[in-house]
Amino acid sequence: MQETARRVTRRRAETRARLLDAAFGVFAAKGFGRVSIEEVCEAAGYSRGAFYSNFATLDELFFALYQERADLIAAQVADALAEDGPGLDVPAAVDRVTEVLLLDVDWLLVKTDFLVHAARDPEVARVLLGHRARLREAVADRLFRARGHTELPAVLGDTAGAAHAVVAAYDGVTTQLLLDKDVEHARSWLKQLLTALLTDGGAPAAPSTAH
Amino acid sequence: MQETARRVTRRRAETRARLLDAAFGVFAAKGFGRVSIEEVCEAAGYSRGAFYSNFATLDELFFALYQERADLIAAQVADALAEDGPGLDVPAAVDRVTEVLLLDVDWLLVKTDFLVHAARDPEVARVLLGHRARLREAVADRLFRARGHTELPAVLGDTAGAAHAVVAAYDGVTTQLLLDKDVEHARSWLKQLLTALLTDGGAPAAPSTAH
DNA sequence: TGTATCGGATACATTCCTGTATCGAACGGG
DNA sequence: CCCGTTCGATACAGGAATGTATCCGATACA
Repeated sequence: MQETARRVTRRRAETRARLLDAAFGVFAAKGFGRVSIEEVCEAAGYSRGAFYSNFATLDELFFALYQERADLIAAQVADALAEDGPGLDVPAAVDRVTEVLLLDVDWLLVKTDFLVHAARDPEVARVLLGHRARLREAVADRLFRARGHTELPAVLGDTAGAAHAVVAAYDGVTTQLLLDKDVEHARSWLKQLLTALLTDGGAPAAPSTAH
Repeated sequence: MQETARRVTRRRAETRARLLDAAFGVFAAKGFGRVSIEEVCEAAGYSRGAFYSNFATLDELFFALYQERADLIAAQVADALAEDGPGLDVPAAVDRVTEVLLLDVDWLLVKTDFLVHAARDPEVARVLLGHRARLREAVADRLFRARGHTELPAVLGDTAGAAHAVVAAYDGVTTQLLLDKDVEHARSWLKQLLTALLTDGGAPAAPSTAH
């Protein structure tokens, strides 16, 4: 990629970061498809020269933006999963993970934009699938460590299957959240769903969530 | 809307339908955000004059397109739910519904485009939420009719809560399907998920779905 | 069949955005 | 402290898409 090793890197990194931050805001507000390069630059306080010096195309910026934030979230999730001792207490882990995953609606907006983007570009889709796979593995590991303490319903298969279900529940709740923008409701609903999926039926009934 | 009652309506309806059909194809292929009015017209075999004679903006067309197809799908789902007798056999209904919902990846692509569109326009979001609510109610009715034959896990609350869970599972599986484009896998996975959600744990384990 | 209206095509002006080329200023190394 | 390099701003040309205004052929109705 880089023919000659960069000499100056401080200012460059700064503007790159500013551009990415600004792009996040603009993408969240208007949607990737309706954003022009100029808008991003204006929001960041730069001219288009700065953009073209750092990225070749808006797709490239979007890709970098997604990767940056997704890695960040992944790390937070990993933390939330690792926080307590080696074994038990799946419900508490569920709570913490739910908190992290449904923190920022703007991020969910951008993430979904990226999903529809990836759905039409196999190259991008591969990366997104990779991210999701890593997330699933983290969850599966956690569930595996909790085996014996908490029994999983047999329908889901092994811990990998259960992790798959967790991610699907997350995605499903996200969809609803994008429409009603009710984060609190989404959180409690996700917890409820995960409880239903990960336990063998026994938990106490939660209040109806008619909406 | 219409100041004077339309006199000519045959040709008009025809071109309108052709435009909508063409738009569906183009949207599915390139994504709503990257499609121009011209492209739609070209695909439909019309000029832009025809477009502006039928729609004010591309958003309006998209809206009409979504509504048309969503109503169609809703009817199919209703059929699939009503197909057997008054009571029992939830698994069979699950199979039929799964078949209908995950029939056409192109539709899922367009539908997701519409989701991100609605997520930024409260007016549109309201309509989409309405569609989803109706779908949920149909499912809830069906589950209600099957009560006594099939016990639902208590964690989900009443049948409305269970219907909510069904839709969430559908959305979650859709997300994955958009990335890996594996319809068969998505179908079996959705069935598995719904089984896990709607039964009280007892069903036989399915093979692991590592992917 | 005649005719008034409608539907769609064409042409045009305009706006917006992109990409490149060039320039001046900031920066880091010597 | 000076100089070569790099970063970002500015200016420019080209292209693309939009919306409108106008025109002609098609259609429904008497």
